Amino acid sequence: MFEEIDPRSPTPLYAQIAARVRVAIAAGDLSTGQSLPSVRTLARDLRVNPATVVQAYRDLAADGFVELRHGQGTFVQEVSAFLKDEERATRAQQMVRKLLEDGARLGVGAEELSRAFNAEVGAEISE
Amino acid sequence: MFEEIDPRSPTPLYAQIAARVRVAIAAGDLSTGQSLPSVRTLARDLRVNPATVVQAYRDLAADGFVELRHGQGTFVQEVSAFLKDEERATRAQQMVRKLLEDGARLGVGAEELSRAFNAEVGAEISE
DNA sequence: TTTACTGTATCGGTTAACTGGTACACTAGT
DNA sequence: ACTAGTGTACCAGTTAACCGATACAGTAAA
Repeated sequence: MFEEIDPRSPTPLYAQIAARVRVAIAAGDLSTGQSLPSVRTLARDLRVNPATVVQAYRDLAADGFVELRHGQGTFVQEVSAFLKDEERATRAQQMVRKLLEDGARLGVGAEELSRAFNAEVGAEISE
Repeated sequence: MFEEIDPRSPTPLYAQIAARVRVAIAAGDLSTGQSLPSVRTLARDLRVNPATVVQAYRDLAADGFVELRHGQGTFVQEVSAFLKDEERATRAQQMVRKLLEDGARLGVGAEELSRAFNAEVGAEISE
């Protein structure tokens, strides 16, 4: 499950690890309440420093995917249920900013994105 | 036009400069064939090193927004050749759909995204 | 309490990104 | 040619990200 990790990749090791866990959760390979490998165990398996695994886990915790319990382990969170309003708002802001940023990079302006957004959302909400 | 640039921002100076030019082109403030400020001129205006401006311009050139001509200057490229209107609309739709998809996967609903979107767009226009 | 696990905290070394300084090379007009 | 503008190329200092090593601290069961 955590086999393919590339030290030479431009994306940091901790980001690669965190991404693995995210897709595992999304795919259902990891369900709510289930414990993840300990930082040392996973570090040994991946030939990586424990601190690197910690950084990955903290990233996941910041996004609300997992919870780190001192002395017990790291456990998968109920994603949508445990998210607080503030966190969701913050994440929405981050996602939208990235959207606008990517759009600007490709020459797609805010107006076009706004039209597309309203078209998509309007279709879903009006139903 | 290139006034507001923040050295303390986590986003690099060259990225900020490139972003300014992108939005200027998207907004029509810069039209095809028009010349941009020279690297030294803009560097002096922004209190920045010429190499930083060069990096921004090279980024834009890599994306097809501008063309650097040795000894002559930097000029805005034909935008429509880069992305036609239809393509931009399609692109916008794809990006928005991906946004909604990612949001749903992370537990962020369309309403929250809509609020964040309007907030961001409103903030950018005032800028 | 002891033991064996768990996450936490902090320090260093390495690396790459970022930015500035400076010299080089091309172009157009004089 | 010369000059004054342009972009180009290269090197150095600073900063921050990244990652490893190691010691600290909480938890649970024997």
